[in-house]
Amino acid sequence: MYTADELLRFFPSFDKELATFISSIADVKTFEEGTIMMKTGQYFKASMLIISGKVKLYREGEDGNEFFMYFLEGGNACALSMICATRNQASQIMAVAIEETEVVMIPIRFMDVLMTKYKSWYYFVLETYRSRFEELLFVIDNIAFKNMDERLEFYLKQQEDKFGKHLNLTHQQIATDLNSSREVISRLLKKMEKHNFLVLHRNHIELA
Amino acid sequence: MYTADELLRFFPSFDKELATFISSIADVKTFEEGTIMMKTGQYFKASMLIISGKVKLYREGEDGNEFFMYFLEGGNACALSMICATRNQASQIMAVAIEETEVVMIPIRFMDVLMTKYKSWYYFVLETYRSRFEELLFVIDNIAFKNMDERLEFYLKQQEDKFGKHLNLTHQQIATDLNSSREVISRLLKKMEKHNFLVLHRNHIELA
DNA sequence: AATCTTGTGTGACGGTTGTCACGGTTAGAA
DNA sequence: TTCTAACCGTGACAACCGTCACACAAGATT
Repeated sequence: MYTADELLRFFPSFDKELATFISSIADVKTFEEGTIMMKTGQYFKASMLIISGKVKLYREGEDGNEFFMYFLEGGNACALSMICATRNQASQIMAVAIEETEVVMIPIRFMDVLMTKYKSWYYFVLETYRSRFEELLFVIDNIAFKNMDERLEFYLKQQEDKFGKHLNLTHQQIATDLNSSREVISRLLKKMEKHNFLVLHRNHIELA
Repeated sequence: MYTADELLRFFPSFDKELATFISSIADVKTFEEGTIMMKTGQYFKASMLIISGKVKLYREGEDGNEFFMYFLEGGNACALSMICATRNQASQIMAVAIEETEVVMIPIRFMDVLMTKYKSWYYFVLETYRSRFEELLFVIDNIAFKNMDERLEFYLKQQEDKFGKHLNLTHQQIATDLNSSREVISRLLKKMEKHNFLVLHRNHIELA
């Protein structure tokens, strides 16, 4: 487990006693690249704080579709795990580690103590919820008001923020994330290439 | 202002001292039917608890489109107002009173005291956020995975839950809520009428 | 080198939805 | 009553997107 000081570097909004407490009760768990960290319908046994790595959060449709919503990375926490854990509710989303990801696991039996005794925990939870909520609103903007080409553009920008200008993605992966089809994405990407927004390679997109 | 006991009837999860405190510091405000209670971009001056009436929450698109997300009614609170108020952030959604709506306004300067001193307030905030979050997920399901006819069906069910089988809605209002067009909604409604799911009248839909 | 697997490019087609045009109907105002 | 504004019905058409079919290319495997 990390020391209180190390935790504070990852989560600067924690106060000292909170970090010390968490350090004393939590475990660290590592998820390999590609692991499903949380399935839809699964129950939380712990609240998760992400130390390093990257996680993709999906909403699953009834017929096995997936729809990408947002990323989590170091310093973030899974909003749902913090509240659903307390109320013993099932997860409504799927989380996949897309890099090796290190996570601090706080067993749910400590949630109540954390909430009531540590003010900075409580603010952290609120802020986490607020920012995820905001991200969901942007997701809604995209699918409610925008066409595929604009959504694709937004998607590529998101990826660029996290990974830079060289994206190791296949057209099929993008199509899945946007709940579209490979052909549509291929066509739109080709159009964007013609407009010099990017260069296409096999398994790889180079943003201009 | 309401007495502590009255507040407790509307918000049974509050504990006695919390209700007493709120009763001593908050104001009641009434919004007429049709009033915009909160505009996108406006800053919160108070956190709002809804006593009675019904409120519709919209997301606004760049080009003036609206998109209906969910209802609030008596016993609910505006999730955004509770957290954005604390952090002095602008609202990201629009709220419209669709009936005369009575609201308890808690000035933001009390947010911190409420959070730290009253445990039941803090749980109430979390639960409010959690349930709004969940509703947003359902919204995403609808627009990401479903066609207009299924979305319309879901929309009518939502309305039925709040208003019963007689809905005073024009096709244009529905189209606006779903960010579609009047003609499309008219066609789909007509089809549903043929399948005996409902009966159409002017300004009024009768669900079977 | 031959084969296989996976990823990409592209035309054709159809379904859904948005838009335009226009006519009819209802309720209320003049 | 007559007029007007709002609401509703419907056909025609186009844009967007999902699907099918198939060809080709780049690596990996044998």
